[in-house]
Amino acid sequence: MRTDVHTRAEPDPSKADPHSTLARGTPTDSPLPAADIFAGLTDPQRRAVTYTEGPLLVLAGPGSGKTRVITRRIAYLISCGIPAWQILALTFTNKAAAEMRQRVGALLGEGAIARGLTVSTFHALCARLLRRFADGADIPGLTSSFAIYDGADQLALVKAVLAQLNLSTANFQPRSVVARISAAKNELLDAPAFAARAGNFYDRHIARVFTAYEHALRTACAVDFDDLLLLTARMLRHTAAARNACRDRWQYLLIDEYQDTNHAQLVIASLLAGAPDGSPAPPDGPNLCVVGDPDQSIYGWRGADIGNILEFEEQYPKATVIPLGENFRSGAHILAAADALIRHNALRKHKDLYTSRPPGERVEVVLCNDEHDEARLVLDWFRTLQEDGATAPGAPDRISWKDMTVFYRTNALSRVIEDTLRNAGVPYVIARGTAFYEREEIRHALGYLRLVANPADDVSLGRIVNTPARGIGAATIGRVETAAAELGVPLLEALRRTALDHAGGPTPDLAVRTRAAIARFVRMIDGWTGRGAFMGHDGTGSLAGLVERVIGESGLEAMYRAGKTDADAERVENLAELVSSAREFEVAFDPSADPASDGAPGSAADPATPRPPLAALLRAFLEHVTLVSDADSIDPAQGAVTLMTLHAAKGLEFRAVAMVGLEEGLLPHSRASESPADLEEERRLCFVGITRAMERLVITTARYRTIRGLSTRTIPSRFLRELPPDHITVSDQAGIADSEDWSDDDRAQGGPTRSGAGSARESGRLSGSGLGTGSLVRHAQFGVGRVLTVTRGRDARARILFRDAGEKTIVLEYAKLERLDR
DNA sequence: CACTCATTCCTTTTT
DNA sequence: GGAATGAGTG
Repeated sequence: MRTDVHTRAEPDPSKADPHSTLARGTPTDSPLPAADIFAGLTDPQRRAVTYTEGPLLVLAGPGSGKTRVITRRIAYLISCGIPAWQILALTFTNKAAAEMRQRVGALLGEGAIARGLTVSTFHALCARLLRRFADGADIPGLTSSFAIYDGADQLALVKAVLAQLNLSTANFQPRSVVARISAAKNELLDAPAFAARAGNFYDRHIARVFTAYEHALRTACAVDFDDLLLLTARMLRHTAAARNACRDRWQYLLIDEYQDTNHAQLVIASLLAGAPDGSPAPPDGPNLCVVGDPDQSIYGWRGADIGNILEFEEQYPKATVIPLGENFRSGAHILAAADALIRHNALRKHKDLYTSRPPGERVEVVLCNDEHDEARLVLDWFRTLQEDGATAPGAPDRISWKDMTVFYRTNALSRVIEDTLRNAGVPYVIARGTAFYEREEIRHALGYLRLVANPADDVSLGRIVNTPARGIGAATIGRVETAAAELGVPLLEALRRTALDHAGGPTPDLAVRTRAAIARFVRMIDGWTGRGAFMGHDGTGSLAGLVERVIGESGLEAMYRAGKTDADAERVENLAELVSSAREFEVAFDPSADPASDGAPGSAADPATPRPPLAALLRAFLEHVTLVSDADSIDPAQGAVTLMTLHAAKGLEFRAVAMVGLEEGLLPHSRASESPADLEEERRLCFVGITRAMERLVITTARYRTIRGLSTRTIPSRFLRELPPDHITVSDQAGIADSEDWSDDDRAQGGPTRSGAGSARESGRLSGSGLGTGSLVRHAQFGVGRVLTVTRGRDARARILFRDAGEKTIVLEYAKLERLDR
């Protein structure tokens, strides 16, 4: 045991005895005996739980009991007498945070939560800290009522900025501009810093956009996702009050999925831990425990730096490293397949994966003809598991729907699987937590609410000002926008001046009728906000009531009610659903659980905490809906098969897993197979998928796949060839082995032997499917025609003489050409 | 100004 | 195959 010379609390295993801790807390929240905390732990797990002082890196392989270690560790700290409010655990998804909170609660009783344990996502924590300290942090344009812009808002704003700067979206694709800005912010480069480094022509223009984009954000009193991290890092660095408050409170830091942290997150973690600049870290290093697995780093494209975890020992020379390699999740065949695959990564520190579990079933690799066959195969496989069981005859052990899952690389692949499951009556859910809040009607309703919460929010105003149509069209808004920019005021303010001033104020050339429409709009918004005096009364109304009022009085609900289609009826229901979700939020909202509230022992969980004003409640609700993620919606209690992307699968486990679409261009994805590093990340993604499976795993590849409406010949993924023959079985559903080129080594399992001759040549002309001069084709619009000439390469075109429509040039990639002479 | 239909363009993963 | 923009009409 180390001796602790600092002023922090000293955990001591001897205090794990409940009798000695009784004096510290009330009898009801007395920690459980140490014996329970350690129950069933292996030696390395136990070491990770009890090594509480100083930096610790836990290298947790898949299925190694990581979550268990983290939750027991928190419980152990508390049982040692560390006040719960001094502990901060950071995760990447709300789901992970909720699960952790719940499991600690189950270990300790709910008292621990009430006493202020902080379990949060990075982004949510940053949002809370910024709100708490923004007003004193001297960030220009930022007050604590800021809005958070999500990806869609970000894109909309960049488009507006591009238009304003007269830059063509052909040369500056909004998406890639967003990506550049985002990448810069993840490296903690703000617009001036980026501009200073912009060397070439293109980057100098990006810098202009970046600058204007930042200006627009601050004018709207808004931050984007990346700002949450960047501004927090900057605030912790430069604002002593914020930094000290955090350091005083959180003595024990725990970070999950550390391999997925980016530079900004690394800096935030370091500043919270007390390492760099200023206040001294303890000589042996801070009480910072990071947990992760470099082999499961899959967010490099989002700025995650795998170096953060690989270099942890360099950053903290006194760090202790505890590897957890034993796998308690997967059958031995499955684990062996995963291990063999990941060994193909060269840029990697090897870690032994081992299990004492029985071999279980082999991994099944199935070659299908197309995506429909693939979906049917998965369906049949699921049905068999559900009816007959997973294991060999004699040990019937049915697998229920909720224990099955389908993983795919891109969301587009889910459609065919969905259709097939739906038609077969198999219950399924898609892990799309954000889908609800991305629906048009919900975004509109939230647009109104966001404007109410933050009258400077020009992006939200632009979204809703003429929805439903109220006679304030694009031309009008364009003029008011110009006026607003000249006056340097938010759009809503410019509209108000236009409406109030009978001479037309800033926009004298607007029609009287238009001005009246604007006046009605401004009055409506003011009716909800009470012009500063929130809600027009004492500011303590109900959130659900406000939401209801807004969707009613705005005419949004009436607009959809007037529609006759089923889709319109659904939208009305969704609006009602939004009201209930606001009500649920309102009921569950606990201001004392806010990590930015004072963590001091006295104030935490004070039952006398007054009900928060409606404005604060509204902002918290909007923050909540903005920061939900796809993975958050995964609810195993649903009794349904779960469909999700491989990225959403991280951290989960299922008894039966189907991974589809193992094809070149898809996994590894074509956009990610350029550099070796990208390719290795794709392999890790595949590794993550495989290691989610406990008992059964099927991996499929389709010979033909419809991409953008065009049936395309595919090449099986190189990852399939990297799986060890001894641990897989290959079957050829489609009877297509003869023309196969997917493997040229002999498979042990009677996988069809095949000659590779000819296939490579064929796959070389992918885009034309062998189309040549003289081929007879049918086009969706032009009808039947004969090919005159074909060009090759990317965006290959064909000159075609159509029987009815005459001669046309067709881009093969996009046209839906049907081959008639085969 | 609002709505409908046609054309164009694009496609990874997400806090 | 689908989203997003654009042209044309009421």
